[in-house]
Amino acid sequence: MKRYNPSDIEQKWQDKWEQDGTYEVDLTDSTKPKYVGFSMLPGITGAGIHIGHGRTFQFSDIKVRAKRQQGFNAYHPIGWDSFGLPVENYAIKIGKKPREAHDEALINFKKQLKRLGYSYDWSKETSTADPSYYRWTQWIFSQLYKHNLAYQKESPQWWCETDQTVLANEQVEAGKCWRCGNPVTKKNLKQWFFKITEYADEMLEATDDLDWTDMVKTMQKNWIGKSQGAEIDFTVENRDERITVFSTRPDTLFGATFLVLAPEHPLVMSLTNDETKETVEAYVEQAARQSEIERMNDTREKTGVFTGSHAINPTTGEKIPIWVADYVLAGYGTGAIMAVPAHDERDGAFAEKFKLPIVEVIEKPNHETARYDGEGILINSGAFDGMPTSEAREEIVAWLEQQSSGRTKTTYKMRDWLISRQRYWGAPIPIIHCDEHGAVAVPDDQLPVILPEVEDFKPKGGATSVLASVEDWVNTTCPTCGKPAKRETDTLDGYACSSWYFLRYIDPFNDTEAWSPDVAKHWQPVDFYNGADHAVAHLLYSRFWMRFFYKQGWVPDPEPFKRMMYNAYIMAPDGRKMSKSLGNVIDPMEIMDSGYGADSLRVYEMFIAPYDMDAPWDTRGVPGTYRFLNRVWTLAQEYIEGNEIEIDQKGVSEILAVAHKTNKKVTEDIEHDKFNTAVSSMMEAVNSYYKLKETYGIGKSEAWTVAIESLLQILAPFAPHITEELWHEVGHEQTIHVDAWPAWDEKYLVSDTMTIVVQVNGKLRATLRMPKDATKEEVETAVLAHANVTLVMGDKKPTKVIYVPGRLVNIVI
RNA sequence: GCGCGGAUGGCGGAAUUGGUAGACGCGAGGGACUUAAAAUCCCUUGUCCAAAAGACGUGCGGGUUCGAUUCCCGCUCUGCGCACCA
Repeated sequence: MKRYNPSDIEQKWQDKWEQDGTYEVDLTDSTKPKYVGFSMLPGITGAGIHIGHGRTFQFSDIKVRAKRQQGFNAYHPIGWDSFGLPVENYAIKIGKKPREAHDEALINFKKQLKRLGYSYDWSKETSTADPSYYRWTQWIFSQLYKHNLAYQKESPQWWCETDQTVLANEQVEAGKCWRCGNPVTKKNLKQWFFKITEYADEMLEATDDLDWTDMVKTMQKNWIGKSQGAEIDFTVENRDERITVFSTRPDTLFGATFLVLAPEHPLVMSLTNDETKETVEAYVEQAARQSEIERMNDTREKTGVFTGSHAINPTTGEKIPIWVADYVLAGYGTGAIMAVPAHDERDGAFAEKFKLPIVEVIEKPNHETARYDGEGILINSGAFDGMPTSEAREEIVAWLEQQSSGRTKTTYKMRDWLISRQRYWGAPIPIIHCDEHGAVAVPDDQLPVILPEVEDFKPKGGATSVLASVEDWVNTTCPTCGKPAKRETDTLDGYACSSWYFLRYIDPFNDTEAWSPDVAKHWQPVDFYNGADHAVAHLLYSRFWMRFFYKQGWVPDPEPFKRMMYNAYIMAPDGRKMSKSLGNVIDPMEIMDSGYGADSLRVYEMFIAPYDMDAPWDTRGVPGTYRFLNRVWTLAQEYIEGNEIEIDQKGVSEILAVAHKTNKKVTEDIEHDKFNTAVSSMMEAVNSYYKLKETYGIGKSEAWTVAIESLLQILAPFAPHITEELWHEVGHEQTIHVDAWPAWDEKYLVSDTMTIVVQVNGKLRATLRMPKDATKEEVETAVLAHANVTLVMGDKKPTKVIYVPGRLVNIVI
């Protein structure tokens, strides 16, 4: 008998698949239903992938492989996230140019992915740093610009001193840069933005209907952060200015005893007088200097200064002081608040510290002693006294509207997406600045704006990228008037490049359009998408672009990903998250090359835990799945080499029952992303077959043919090499990986007996086999006669007998 | 602080969503084969008790129910996300 040796078969089949184009998809073929699935675009930032990434990529591989076998025109595309900060930083680290560093790293990535046997269509490989790709990224930028969804604005922005670039809100994590982990500060710069807030409400509402992992949906919703409230105008004493604040609690307006402006608020300096000017100036300056981390580490002790001016509370007509404090954020609402110290914890802390008046306007429930921010009945609120807060919210706003000093308002936490980067390695923003015509989009026929080669690409600091010093590139002419003009020197955020790649995947060679809307109509949306990261930024950005494309009629659906599975991490043996920076990664090559091969690793990756649970890596698990595959191998060999045999009716039905049950279970488990139990049920099936072959023998017979062939088919997505090998050995010419999936027939799953669980007072006392058609009376009689039952019951009479048909009898005494 | 998860043997994890807790795998122990080892095959393996019978067992404390890992109330620990968002 031939022995199972992965190295004899894996390379052989990989070569054969490549040669035959087994996984290549004809994108114009509509004779079969389509299925497209893939995992998030891998970023090329280091030596290669570790087993955690491998698991992520494999989820989509299994899904697509199963569909391909089930008769779909199934497409598993692959591409590279090649532009952006991570690649550039990696290049700096290893002392090479980004393109060179990237291309070298890519060699190993591809080697790993190919060795793992993923069913990618390599003929359609895509890279975001390829001019034939970023030409269209730039084109999309121009389209957004034309539709007023891209704009330039000067405002304080997150700045990473280490990476020498601005960052989008989504790329600042707890006050630190997402790449280098160093604290960020704010810098006032003129920057390019995408108006993602335009679709905030639409995206928020669409979120609930997505078939996505709930946690990600929640994170998206929180990030969009919708709150409904009102804008309220406060007049400033002895001045013409008005200060507008945003509040979700207009019902507490009578309790507003002071106003607070963010240090960055434009009116701050004009509200000062000779006495306060210096103090306020110093405070504002100090706030600007502080990084977000420092602000947060202040143990939240409130700081602030009085401006010297007063505003008028529109309800009470009272004079209330205007303060400046950094607990008010410039970027949210109007950058100014009305402080209601009695009913807001932060305002209360501030008022206590600076001895500002506190007026209660909501009656506290009896048990509340602390500051109360809940609902209740209004007090000290003039005509609104006695009104419940929910009603007062509307009534007070209505009253303000009458006075034209307020209006209802919805605010979002999400800010517009800042997309300029002062870095070299990215798609140049396709804009030309002309003295006469301002920012002019580079005409479509002049795209791509090629990123010029430079000797030293490293950031030089300041507010521009190194492109600013490439004079013959920067100096150009205005597309509108032909006069000398200068190119925009910022590059696009790498996240922009990866916000539409799924559309390029379905039309990768199109050189007249980014993609064909007709092709999109067939192939969009993506059926399956997964990843272990980017729960907010990438997904939000992609949804924003997609919504824009949808409004232009370029795609059939406003959502890019029908199904998004957010999978968990593999933890390193040291209990920490596996990561290159911690030096605890495990390279899949090591495991495969130590003799176990790709299939054993693949099966273990799926078997280790449910997809959404972090799983600690245990290297001893791979020999376990190797043993399983070895048992499959042996079983198949015994079948192939066995003689023709006769099996009696009982044996046939037992063998077929296992086969059909397992076919059903594995098919359903894959559909529901329960890959771990799919594997275990195949293990169970093999264990059963081992017992059955002891009893009935194994060899050529109809039942064994069904058992062996269907086992190979359902195992194929998990272990594509061994199953292909055996599939041919049992006599098939065609590959197992296309159009080969077993059906199941429920008639083989029903047994003619049932197992009745016998309980007395809810405690298990016995199990009983009964014919399937036994009546309630027959079952109960048999149960009451059972020795274990009579023993426990003694001479007591049952007060109640509960019968769950076909399942259980519980006797209550 | 707020939001969303999780907690089951020595370990990773199953359990038809209220009906036999611990499937499957790892580890451990025993046996077969072998001169021997590896590989392979078979058996045992939640805890207590010498064993049987039995009792106890799904983070903790209550509750609902004939019956709770599953539902409800109150906690503890832990992972993740957001973090002064008015």
